[in-house]
Amino acid sequence: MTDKSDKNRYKDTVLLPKTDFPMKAGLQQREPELQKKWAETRLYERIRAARKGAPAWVLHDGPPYANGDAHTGTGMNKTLKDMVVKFRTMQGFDSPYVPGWDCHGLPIEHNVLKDLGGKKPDNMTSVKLRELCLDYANSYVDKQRAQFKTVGVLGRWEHPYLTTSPVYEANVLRVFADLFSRGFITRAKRPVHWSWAAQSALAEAELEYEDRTDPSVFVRFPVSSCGKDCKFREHVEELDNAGDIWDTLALLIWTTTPWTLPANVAVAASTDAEYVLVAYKRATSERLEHMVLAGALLKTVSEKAKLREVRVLKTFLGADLKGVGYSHPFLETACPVVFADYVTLSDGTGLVHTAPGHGKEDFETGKREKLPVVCPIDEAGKFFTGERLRKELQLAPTFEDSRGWLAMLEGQNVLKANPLIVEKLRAEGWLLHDEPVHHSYPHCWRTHQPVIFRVTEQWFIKIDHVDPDKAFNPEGKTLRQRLLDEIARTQWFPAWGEKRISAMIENRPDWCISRQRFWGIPIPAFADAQSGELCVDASTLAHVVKLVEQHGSNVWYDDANWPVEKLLPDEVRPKQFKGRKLVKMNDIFDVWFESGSSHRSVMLADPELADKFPANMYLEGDDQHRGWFQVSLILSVATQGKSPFKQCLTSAFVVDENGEKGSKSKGNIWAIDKGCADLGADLIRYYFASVNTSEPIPVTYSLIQAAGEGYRKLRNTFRALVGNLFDFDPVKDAVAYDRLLPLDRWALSQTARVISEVTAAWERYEFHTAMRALNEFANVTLSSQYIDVCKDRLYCEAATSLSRRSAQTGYWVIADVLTRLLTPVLVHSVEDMWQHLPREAGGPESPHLAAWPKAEGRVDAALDARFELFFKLKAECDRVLDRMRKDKQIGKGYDAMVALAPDESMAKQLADLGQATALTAELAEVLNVSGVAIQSGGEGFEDAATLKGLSLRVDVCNRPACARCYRRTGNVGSITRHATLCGRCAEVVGERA
RNA sequence: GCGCCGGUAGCUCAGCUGGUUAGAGCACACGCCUGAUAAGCGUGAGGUCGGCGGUUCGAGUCCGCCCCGGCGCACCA
Repeated sequence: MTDKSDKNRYKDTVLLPKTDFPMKAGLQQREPELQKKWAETRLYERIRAARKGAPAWVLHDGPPYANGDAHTGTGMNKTLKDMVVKFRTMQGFDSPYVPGWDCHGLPIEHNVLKDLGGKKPDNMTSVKLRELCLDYANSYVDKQRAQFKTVGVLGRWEHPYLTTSPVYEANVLRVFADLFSRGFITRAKRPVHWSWAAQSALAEAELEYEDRTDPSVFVRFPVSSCGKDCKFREHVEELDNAGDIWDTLALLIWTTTPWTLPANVAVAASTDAEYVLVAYKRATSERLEHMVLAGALLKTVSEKAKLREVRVLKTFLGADLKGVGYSHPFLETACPVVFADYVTLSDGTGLVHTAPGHGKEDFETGKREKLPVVCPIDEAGKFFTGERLRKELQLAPTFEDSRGWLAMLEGQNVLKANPLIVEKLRAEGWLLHDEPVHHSYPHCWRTHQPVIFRVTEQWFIKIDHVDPDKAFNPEGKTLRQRLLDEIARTQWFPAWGEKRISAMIENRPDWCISRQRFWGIPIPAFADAQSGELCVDASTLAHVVKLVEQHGSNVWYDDANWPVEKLLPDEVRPKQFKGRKLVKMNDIFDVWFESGSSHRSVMLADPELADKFPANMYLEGDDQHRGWFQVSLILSVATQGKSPFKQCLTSAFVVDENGEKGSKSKGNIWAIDKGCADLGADLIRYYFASVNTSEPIPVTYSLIQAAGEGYRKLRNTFRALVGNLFDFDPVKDAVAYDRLLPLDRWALSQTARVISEVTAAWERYEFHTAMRALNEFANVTLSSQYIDVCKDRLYCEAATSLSRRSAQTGYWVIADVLTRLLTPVLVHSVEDMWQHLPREAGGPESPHLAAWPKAEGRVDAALDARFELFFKLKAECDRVLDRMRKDKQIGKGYDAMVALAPDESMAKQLADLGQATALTAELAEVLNVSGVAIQSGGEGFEDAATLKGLSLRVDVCNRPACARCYRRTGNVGSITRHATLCGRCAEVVGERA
């Protein structure tokens, strides 16, 4: 009988792996099928039911904006949330996931208006416009919902929260009412960031700094008066040609916003800085002129303006300028020099153009110095016209626009006015120098147009207000301090988030919560039609809240059905307003106020969540430190007395392969459902779980495809495990832990270590650390070590032998653990893995209903050390074997045998690990060779490279190979019936062949 | 300008409180197996650990300065 025919003869007696679990996942096809099944079998609801009564763990969803596609960034965010929820669910918590959408706001209104030709048609009612906006928002809710589902995110998709629902709106108003009654709300005239393009005030979080180029101008403001006791007067009078000096004397100011010059009402100087009175000639003129500026800046200015014959006539302190007045260079109004501590000598001239209508600091200075507030700019960023402009500029009645300044400015957009003003200043000789300056400047986050500062009357939340309610605020702290206290009590992941948001809270100004748009929740305030007096109190607010809860916020805009008299009948009005004609005020809430109220509208109002406030976690991109986290914190601490979340997890932004932020216009961002269709949701999820999300995350098809290697390795490792369980029924065949072979117990010990490591990483939300551990486990511990060594036992030992059942028990436990540890990430693949896993009857039908594995005290340090040594030996042996393979001496490991020569210490170490015969047999198995002998060394031995006290020799094994197991054990043919088999195989085969 | 984070093999990253010859995966090269097979196993090459200086018996690890990248704050007039 030839070897070949023997091979055929015994082939069927070898227990080769067998499984239907496909090597190729076919995710693109399989995932939609599974999602359909989840929906049909109501998997989410079943999970909820299974956890009913368990301790709650709530991740409260931050609402994405209902506009555009769900792209990689939002997709990643939802994936991370889903992973956390599934992890907590498997840990046994009741972890509902209620998704929501942010449906109001400018971007939606903007897009709707765009379709209407850029602005609301005159014949269209506000109600109609709002209807269009609602339709628009709802259509994107539907679209994004479908997109998020393709990523495999489970949740209460059929009942999400929407910021447009009447209940949500009413609770936003309740937050406002609470703030109002606690004294946090004020309506005041202050300078705010104003987007003229969006025609609305903007909050800090709605600004983006972008680079732009502006004109930097140095302008002469002619000195026109000087008080009697003015020191500066004395300085000038001491000079010879005082008369000439007065005639040509100016204060030199600097600005990069020439359009604010018409609103100039003062020049601010520093009291302590040194100023100089200078004589000079301009580059192109022989006329001698005089000016005042900070001494430290004279050199720079002279050089820039190319001044000639510059002479310092006098040096004095800024304080000496007290009492100096100037005439506005083109409005001819009389203005003073004032002092401010923010005047620095780093740029400009040390004399600061001050326009309280257009700057925060200027406004404060103006308030202190009782300066007029001039703001001649309308909502659209254009100069007022006609009488309104003259009035706002507070011009003298006698002022005649003979030089044409007003005519030039009227109706002009501020940015377009810049060059006009510069040119006219130049033409009239006021301009000493100009040059373009590149700087970053705040822009409107939606329109990307530069914003301006504009004084308007707005609603604010006072961040430094002290809530007098002792129950809430026993120590009488400011809201700002209470926010900082709550931040310190919250767990931040990564930890630096705490510093970041603390710094923001420490520095932030009061929050301007009013916007002048249509698409939002109205600020429910009334005013007397005649006097403008505000009509708001607890009673009016409560009344409107009720109406909004019943009918939605459209009641505010539906003048036909809800005239003021009906909206606010006399019985709910404060006494002094009964019977008076009132008007509804037109402001709406900043959308951040809405989303920031979700703790109230959702966590405290949704029947499923109401008893679970505060949420365990908020999880968003790290830009939300200044966005949702901050506004949620402010509103919750002010009205509930505590933070709405216990943990706050952030991820960095999605970028492309060049590290650039994703944006639709760049085309480096794609809809998440398309990615899932092309690549597979599990692969995308695997990628998100594998990267460090605390640093910018590159997301491209090629990177995700490259991550497929890791995914496939996990999949194939699992496949190898279950392939060997085709005849294994855990109920009947599982071997008790104590009877398992050492290698199998070692594998379980390693598994227990991985469970601990992975669990710890998940508890820190370091998903990539967990995935790394799992990959290494699959690649090294399982694939290269455990599975490789177990092959002979599983394929060749008798089917029901202890040694084979022992290995199968190990495989079964590990396959089960692997599936569970991967469940939060590979939500689809694990369903198929679960189906191929032998399971006890009556257990969970889906891994999503299963429990997170526990390490269960199976770590065995002695076994770990034993096999660590064995595998080191294997590495030594492999090195030699490889050399012999390259020399064509051997092929497989069974063609060789190994002789080990330990020194005294190593010999003792080995002796401790087992009796010689058993030990060498075990080593032969681990090393995958035909035999191992322990000798005293001699010719042909070489020292091990990484093990001290050991030398080894590998020899070609010439003994015949067993036709069935390929091993050259030396007892082939010992049983006549099976002349080509080794003793073990002959016994196993017995009468069967 | 201030602050935070990062700079380790071609790529993606591990390297805890300083301690033998700096690790893993991918990719690459070479080889084995053909009984995990559009798989599996092995071996190998590849690193002045951003630069300079310091502390120390010893520094990828601690300190200082500098360079590069990212982010945040502020850039005001």
